[in-house]
Amino acid sequence: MSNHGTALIDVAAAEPGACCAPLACEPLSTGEADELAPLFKAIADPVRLRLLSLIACHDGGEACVCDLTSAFELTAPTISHHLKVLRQAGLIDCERRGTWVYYWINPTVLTRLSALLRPRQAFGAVEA
Amino acid sequence: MSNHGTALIDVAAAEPGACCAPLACEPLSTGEADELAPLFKAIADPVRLRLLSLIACHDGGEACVCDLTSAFELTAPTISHHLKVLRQAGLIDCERRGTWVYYWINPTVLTRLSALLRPRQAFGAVEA
DNA sequence: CGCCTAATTAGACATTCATCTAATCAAGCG
DNA sequence: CGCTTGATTAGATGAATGTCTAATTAGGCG
Repeated sequence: MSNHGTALIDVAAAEPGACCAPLACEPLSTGEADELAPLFKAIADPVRLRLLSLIACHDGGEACVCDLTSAFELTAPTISHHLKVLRQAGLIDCERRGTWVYYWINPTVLTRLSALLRPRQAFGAVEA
Repeated sequence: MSNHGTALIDVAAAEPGACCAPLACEPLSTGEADELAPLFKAIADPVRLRLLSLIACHDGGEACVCDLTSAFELTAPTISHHLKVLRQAGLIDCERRGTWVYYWINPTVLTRLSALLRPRQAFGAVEA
């Protein structure tokens, strides 16, 4: 299950010290922007934001699709679609175990996006 | 100029201790997700990501529209449209000074988004 | 005033996207 | 095997979005 998807971007590996290259340090290249925009697009939806949060907060760090679906007033195919978007962006991964499919967060990508948005002055309290 | 726009969301003021409520701590409410998604949608575009970065990196922390427009192979109205999206999301603000209009970053909103995406384990090195 | 440049607004158009229903795939169980 | 439940895929549809051209607003200058 975790390998049937199209892993579009290997963003996590691209920037090992992602904390050192925020948006405000040097202008983003066209290539970087083209690579990052789809990741933000993947989380730029209220349903997907909640899915991400539900998965991240769930016991054991993973959640079953049936648990996720029941948290929304949307059909199962719609939830499945949103999970696919998140998975293709590399934000989550999944595995089938018997009847159920479980999803968990890939923290590396989230960390990279978080670091990108952090303003420069946030580094102020380094020696505190 | 900074007041002719529609200030849709006052996100910055909503969550003073935004650093303490990342996505992975407790499930996002529907309301929070509906409020946050438009902010991510605003930055989920390669042109707007580069605009944000160009503004943030520019000398003095602000940039003229003409400087920004010349960095893209897009028409002025298109750049103006993207700037408006960013401004309505509260990510940037602007002021007209004579002939030119200058834009700068509102770091509060970016900081909030950054904190939201930070995974829990990023807090590990607190006492270092 | 009249003209020029900077920037935004208005409106059109093609593309992308979120959602649904219907159909299909996967696994367990009688 | 046939049925049931969980999950995804396929395809359709209405709404949102990015881009452009044309028109408009705003300010400076001869």
